[in-house]
Amino acid sequence: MLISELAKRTGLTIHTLRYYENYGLFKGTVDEAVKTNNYKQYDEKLVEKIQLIKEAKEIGFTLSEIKDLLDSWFTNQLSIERKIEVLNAKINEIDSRIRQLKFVRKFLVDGIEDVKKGDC
Amino acid sequence: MLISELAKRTGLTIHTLRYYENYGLFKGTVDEAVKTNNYKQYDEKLVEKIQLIKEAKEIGFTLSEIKDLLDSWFTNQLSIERKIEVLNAKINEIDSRIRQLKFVRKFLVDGIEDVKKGDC
DNA sequence: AACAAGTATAGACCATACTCTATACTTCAA
DNA sequence: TTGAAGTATAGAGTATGGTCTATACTTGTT
Repeated sequence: MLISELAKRTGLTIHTLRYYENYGLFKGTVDEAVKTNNYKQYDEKLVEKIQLIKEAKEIGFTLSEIKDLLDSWFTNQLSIERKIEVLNAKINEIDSRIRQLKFVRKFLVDGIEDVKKGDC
Repeated sequence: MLISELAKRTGLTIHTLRYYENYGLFKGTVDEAVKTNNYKQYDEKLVEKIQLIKEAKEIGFTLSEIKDLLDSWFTNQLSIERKIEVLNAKINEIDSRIRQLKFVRKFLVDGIEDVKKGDC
């Protein structure tokens, strides 16, 4: 598919997609058979990959972190040990974020109690 | 305490603290008795408040969201119902973030399995 | 008195992650 | 074939959240 289709499928703007592509989060392919243009083709599987990028962004990962993750996932540049290392590091980060979220959640729940009691 | 002490206690720089104060996250008080300067005094309780700001930031809340939260917490400008509404909205956001984190976590755990199996 | 260190304000500068504009070429439908 | 719409590249502009510099005044020590 071309970029406008990818934009429709992912809910991102063409601008944002191009920004991500330049950033190195993914790569379209130029069909060598077509000599008249250099329109890029994007793979069906990319839609899912971009959904993951969106999720990762929403939970607070930076583009740089996401790039590291995708690289350790989809490329063959890293050893198996190194890939597992990167993934485990992110899992630990996620666990610690979940703990922080629960901490603040408790704070908010207590806050509601205080408000109800008129303590604040 | 003065600002440098507050910086020490919170682990934030003086610059960042001033930025937050200007942003409206908290307010120091100028001692009216002292006429020679306008040094601001910061309350002991502020240390805890700033720890909360730091936690909230780390889990991905913007300064604007944090300001809204602190306002509904510490001011008397809002009705009890409205305060509870704001707090509940944030709790829902946190719950949804925890769900997202768990989703991405699962993805990473599966990713490790794939890497181990040599699937990618 | 003198000088380092602390405080305040204002404004410049920076990185991240977009977002938009300009320009130029290509495609496709009428 | 012509004009609207799509694509590509480059680069400018924007918002957020700092970070740093300049300037000026105050305090505390010697």
